[in-house]
Amino acid sequence: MKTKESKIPEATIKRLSTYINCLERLQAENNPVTSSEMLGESCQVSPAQIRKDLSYFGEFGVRGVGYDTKKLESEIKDILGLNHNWPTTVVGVGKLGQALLNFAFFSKHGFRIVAAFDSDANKIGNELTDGVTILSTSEIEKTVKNEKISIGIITTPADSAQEVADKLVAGGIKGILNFAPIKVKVPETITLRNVSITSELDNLAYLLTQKKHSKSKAQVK
Amino acid sequence: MKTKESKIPEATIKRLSTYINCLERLQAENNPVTSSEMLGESCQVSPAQIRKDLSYFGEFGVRGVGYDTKKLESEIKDILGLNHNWPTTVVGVGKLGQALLNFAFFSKHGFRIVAAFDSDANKIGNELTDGVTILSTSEIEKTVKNEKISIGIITTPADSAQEVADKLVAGGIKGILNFAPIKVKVPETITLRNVSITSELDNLAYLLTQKKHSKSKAQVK
DNA sequence: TCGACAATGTGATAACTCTCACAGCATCGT
DNA sequence: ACGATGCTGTGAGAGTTATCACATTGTCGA
Repeated sequence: MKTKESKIPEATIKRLSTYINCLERLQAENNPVTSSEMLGESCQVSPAQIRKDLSYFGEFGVRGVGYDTKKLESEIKDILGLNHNWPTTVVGVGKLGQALLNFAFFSKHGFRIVAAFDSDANKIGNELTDGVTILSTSEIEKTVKNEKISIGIITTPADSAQEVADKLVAGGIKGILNFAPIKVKVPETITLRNVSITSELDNLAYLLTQKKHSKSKAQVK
Repeated sequence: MKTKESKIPEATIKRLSTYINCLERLQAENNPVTSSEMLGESCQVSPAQIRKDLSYFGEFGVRGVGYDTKKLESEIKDILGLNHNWPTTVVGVGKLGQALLNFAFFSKHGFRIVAAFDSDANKIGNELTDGVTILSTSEIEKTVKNEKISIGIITTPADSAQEVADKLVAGGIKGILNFAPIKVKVPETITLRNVSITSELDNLAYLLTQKKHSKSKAQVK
């Protein structure tokens, strides 16, 4: 039951997130209970891996039976801290920013969008569907401070990403998720994740090139 | 010089993609030559890691001097297969699909958008900026076959992703990049990558939660 | 031409992550 | 009430990835 603070693999955290999705689907398909095998089938992870991942945080199943899908989902959300209420902002309301803002995902995972910023004068003042108004990027610091925003999502072009990050930090942000194709730098006290959407495509190109050159080669992972 | 086919880490490929970005930036900042240390600083990877990554594919630097930024960028693109011309399609022209289609990234990395599909009657027939017309998803199989499309990017909602993947496969697609929040299944012969944008946010929430609970804890990675 | 220098390339080692096999424990049928 | 069943939880070991330290080699100045 005790949380082994020791050493939780990064990859485990990533998978926990996908388990949530799969558990939701299993519930929608009328499975009040599942097994590590069924869940593994659903999210393409080995059963042993799932059990190991969960074991880092405690015991959530019943031996001989399996896991309560609804309860396990909730437990994982607890682990990831998704039952918090994270005041969140999106900076850069371009297509990608809008895509994110449209996701039902946010509210389901505990992220509450309390502000959005853009540098485009045509967008400033526009209201998002959920009643949030787009503000000028010059108001980032002030707003982050006043609204006690803890998470900032950067979806600007590369050349303004660092500048935006600096403003978020100045306002006292806790964590930053950066989608701009440049690795921004922030003080050590800030939790940062740089996400590169495009590297996935490069990766795919590589895999295809490999396959072309060695016809017999099996698929990676 | 020979390509050691043996065992190249997945993570290495991911980093190669980021090296391209950093090398472009270094060039823009008037650095015709760089070192593993400078490049490492730029993309936040240890110098040793960079050298190791490159060593899997050959020798690209000059001892005592460093790397030619322009040449190295080109070499890495060769390695990843980005100097090919990959006929590519995007299925699902929602906000995320549009965000991807807008990226200058595609042409720079050898991906040529030759078709786009959507199921929304209001979108079908609309022309994208680059002269590609949005087609009905019912035409996927035929179009993939006729245009010899090798890469399919899925940016539909979760509930149609599998169906779309099946159609792409039926048309003879080579690789699929899936952004829908569900792991689609395809035959082994197809190269597949499932990307979960939202899991990055979950990950951030976890890191923040950790930090909250153990104030003294250092930042992960 | 040659020696000092600087940054690469790489074998050895350490750290990390996954897989396997089975012990442990609820449940269910008799 | 109790043994057979089945799926979890986990230690041990295999496999993978990153780090380190230094030998290697091209460059430049004298």
